[in-house]
Amino acid sequence: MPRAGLSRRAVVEAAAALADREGLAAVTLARLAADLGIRTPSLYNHVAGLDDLRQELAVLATRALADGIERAAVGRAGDEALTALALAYRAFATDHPGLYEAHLRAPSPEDPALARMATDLVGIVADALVAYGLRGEDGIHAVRVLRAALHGFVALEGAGEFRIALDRDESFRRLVRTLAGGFRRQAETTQP
Amino acid sequence: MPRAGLSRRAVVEAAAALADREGLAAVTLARLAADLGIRTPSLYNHVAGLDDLRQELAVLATRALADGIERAAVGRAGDEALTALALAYRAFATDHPGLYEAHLRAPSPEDPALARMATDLVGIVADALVAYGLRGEDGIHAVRVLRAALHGFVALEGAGEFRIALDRDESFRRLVRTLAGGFRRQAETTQP
DNA sequence: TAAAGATACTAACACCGTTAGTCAAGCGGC
DNA sequence: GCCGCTTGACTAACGGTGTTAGTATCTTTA
Repeated sequence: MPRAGLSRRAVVEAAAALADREGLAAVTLARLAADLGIRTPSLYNHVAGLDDLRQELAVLATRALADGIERAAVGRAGDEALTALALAYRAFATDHPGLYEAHLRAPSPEDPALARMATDLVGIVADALVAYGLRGEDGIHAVRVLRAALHGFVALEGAGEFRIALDRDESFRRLVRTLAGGFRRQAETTQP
Repeated sequence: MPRAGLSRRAVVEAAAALADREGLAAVTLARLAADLGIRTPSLYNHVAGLDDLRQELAVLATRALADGIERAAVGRAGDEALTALALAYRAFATDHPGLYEAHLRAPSPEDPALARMATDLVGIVADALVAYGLRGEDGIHAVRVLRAALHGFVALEGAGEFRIALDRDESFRRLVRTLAGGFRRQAETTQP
């Protein structure tokens, strides 16, 4: 029995690659073990089971998504920051469909490690909105609105729901434009 | 072996009830058969397998969602229609979480029966937007924007993503207000 | 070098969906 | 009213899944 030289990290990363390649549903312990060249029960030396793996995948995915949009938004402000963040969000979902799906499918959403990553994500989005004067509760509402719109778009797009032959990039631009206009107007009306 | 007096329709409706009660993931042939008081293989007399059942569930769900929002929007126009539609959309997702989840998880999204229901759904949403002057391609883009925002909100809400103790109803109202404002503005700028 | 720990293995179990083959209930035609 | 065909239930069996227990071997540590 030669050792495969695995680690918890290597297992999770192999699962992430498999998820992005063939979909999150393809991430089964049997398939993952086959990819790694070991038998299924050997995975239990690195991971406590399928749920543990999925949880770790959710953490990895949330961190990767947060990193992606942070890199895009840093150094920008206002509409420019919002647009860059939105494009990066959609790019992550397109480039990493398995990870993107995993980031909302944690078996234990209350897990502290995941909650911390989720808080970071919310913070990054919130930072991009302070230029609109949206802080405090207004900021949280706005983060929810923005996240909802972005997630909805990429989720429907990923599910193949935009079947009509009409440029989806243009639809996305209009979505962002609509949100930007709404945020600007709301900032004006609440703080005249 | 007494007959249970089942039918394809009864099986699908039992699956829908189970999905709403315990989540779509709980809808397994074994569990469904137990609920109906029969053995698992007997389900194959009514349904061609799990995929067939899921497909039928998606069709049922899409029809129910379309009916729900149509009932809410009929007889109204403008912001009133948009608001009623949005509230009905969210109410359906809240009252029927399993069905709502199923409506985007069809094994064969290209299936004609499902495609027809999906077209109906898009048409109902589009009708609610003509009052904003959004027709043709503008209308399709707007339908995508609206669906994305609504789906994203209820999906994140259903995934337990809005954890901060801040009124989600108010967040939803702001989402709808933002969209309404964006649609009104876009209608003005494209057709001065 | 010997002990200890980590890592892979085989064997076995329960659950899932699925297929094949069987058998009785219930309906229509004579 | 009887016969036969269709319908709808069943049992048995197979392959796939995740999981646990127990075992052997490699690698590191004392």
